[in-house]
Amino acid sequence: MARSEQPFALYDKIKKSVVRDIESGKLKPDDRVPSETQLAKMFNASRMTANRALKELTEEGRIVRAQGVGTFVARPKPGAALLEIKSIAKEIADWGGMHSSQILVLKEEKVTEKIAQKMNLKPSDTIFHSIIVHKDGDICVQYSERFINPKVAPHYLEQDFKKITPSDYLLEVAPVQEAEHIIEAVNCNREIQKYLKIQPNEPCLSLKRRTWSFDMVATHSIIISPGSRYKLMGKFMRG
Amino acid sequence: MARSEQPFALYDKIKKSVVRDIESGKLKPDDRVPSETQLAKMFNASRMTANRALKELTEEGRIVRAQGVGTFVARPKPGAALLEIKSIAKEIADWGGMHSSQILVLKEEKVTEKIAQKMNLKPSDTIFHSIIVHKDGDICVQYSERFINPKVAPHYLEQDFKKITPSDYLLEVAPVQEAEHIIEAVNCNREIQKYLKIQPNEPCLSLKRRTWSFDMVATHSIIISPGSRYKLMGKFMRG
DNA sequence: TATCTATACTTGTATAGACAAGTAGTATCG
DNA sequence: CGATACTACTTGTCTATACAAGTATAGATA
Repeated sequence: MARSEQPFALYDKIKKSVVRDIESGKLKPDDRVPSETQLAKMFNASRMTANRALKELTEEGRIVRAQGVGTFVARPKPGAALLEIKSIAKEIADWGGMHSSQILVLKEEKVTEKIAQKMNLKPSDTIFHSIIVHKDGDICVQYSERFINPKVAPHYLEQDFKKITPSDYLLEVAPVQEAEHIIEAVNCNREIQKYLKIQPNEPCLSLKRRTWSFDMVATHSIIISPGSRYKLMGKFMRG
Repeated sequence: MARSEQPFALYDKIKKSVVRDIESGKLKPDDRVPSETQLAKMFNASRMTANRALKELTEEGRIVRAQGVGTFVARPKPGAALLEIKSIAKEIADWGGMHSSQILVLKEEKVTEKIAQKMNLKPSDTIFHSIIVHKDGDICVQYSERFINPKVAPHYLEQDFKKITPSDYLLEVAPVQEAEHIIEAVNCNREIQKYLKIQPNEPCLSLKRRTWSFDMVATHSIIISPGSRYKLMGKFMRG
């Protein structure tokens, strides 16, 4: 039987065939993909080879598999890359926390109407509000503002944020179940300009997050200073 | 021999053992990891099982493998999130390509000194230069400028970019081996303002990429229009 | 009718063996 | 001494088989 003739791998042919069927519309979201056994027959391959193909497609997020049930075309994700923003967001947040920081606001207050709407609260409710400016030496790196539903983290205001970063603390007490991220370039208002010590019209990177934890919402807005030292950059190697 | 007793999988035990050795410092970056055959013996497993463990660790970026040579501990990456920017970059690039586009520049030209330095070329060399503005209906979504070493993709200028996106074409002819990404907020120059039909001082998201392919460099600069429809946003679910 | 059971499917894990293909070092030959 | 061939080792792919474990359905049973 066909052994390793290798230009190119059989498992890759199976993968590409399935992807082709998905992209051509022949297989639509939630449609059943041929089983390992069927694919193996179709391509004159062993089940292990079909298994490898489907396993990799699962990792790539194109299909979904359930033991005992079958393999199905994955529903298109709301921006595949967005999953990955999550960890970038965490990295940005953590990076701010690693340096010295100055706490500007750390108190409980009445919600404004705007905030109430965004966070699904009544106007009579109160929220925790924190503003922290993270510095790297004399340079202000980021401006970080949070609004947190007290029910999510009742002891948020009592924490010592020199010992634990806010994001680590919140992750600990309230697992994030759902999140929304917006990355954009902004001109920030005069107050933030003052805190970050930047000129008007200096464009800043803004990362806004809304996270859900058991139907309770928390918002986090990070404004990152311009300047070369704060660019998000790096290298990577591949095969 | 041990069959599927399954709490928990053997391949996972091998993975965790290797990770433990890396994290404890027993195995340092560039150190040799036991071969598949050795691991198989150590864990009373078959070579295929050890192979699966090492293959997954490769995908997770913890080890590096070379056919005929061996398996080695990967050097710590400069910012784990940066790997992930890669795919965001691709998503942004692809997303532009899905809509109608207007090609402004598509030609071979002499390199400027600045470019020559960045791309490791001599001032007498020529490069391919392309500027494409991607539109979504009447609205300009992104301004995409590339400088490509002709040796990387000799037929770049002859492509029909209505049939294949530039990034897909380049990926096909030249595998990216190394890349550098910079995401930042910028004010763009008057020319780009004109093409994107935006006001001065409207902050834009800039994504700059330098990619290496067999020591040859290509650069790609993407300027993303401001405006709510072009924000990078989304939701995700987690177990 | 409601519930259990057999069975026929699925995916998940694992094995033992095979050949292909790349690399590094050693031995040999001119 | 230098080029070549050989060998021992590595990873990459593939097969054929096996059993475990989850699910759905049809048929038998209470």
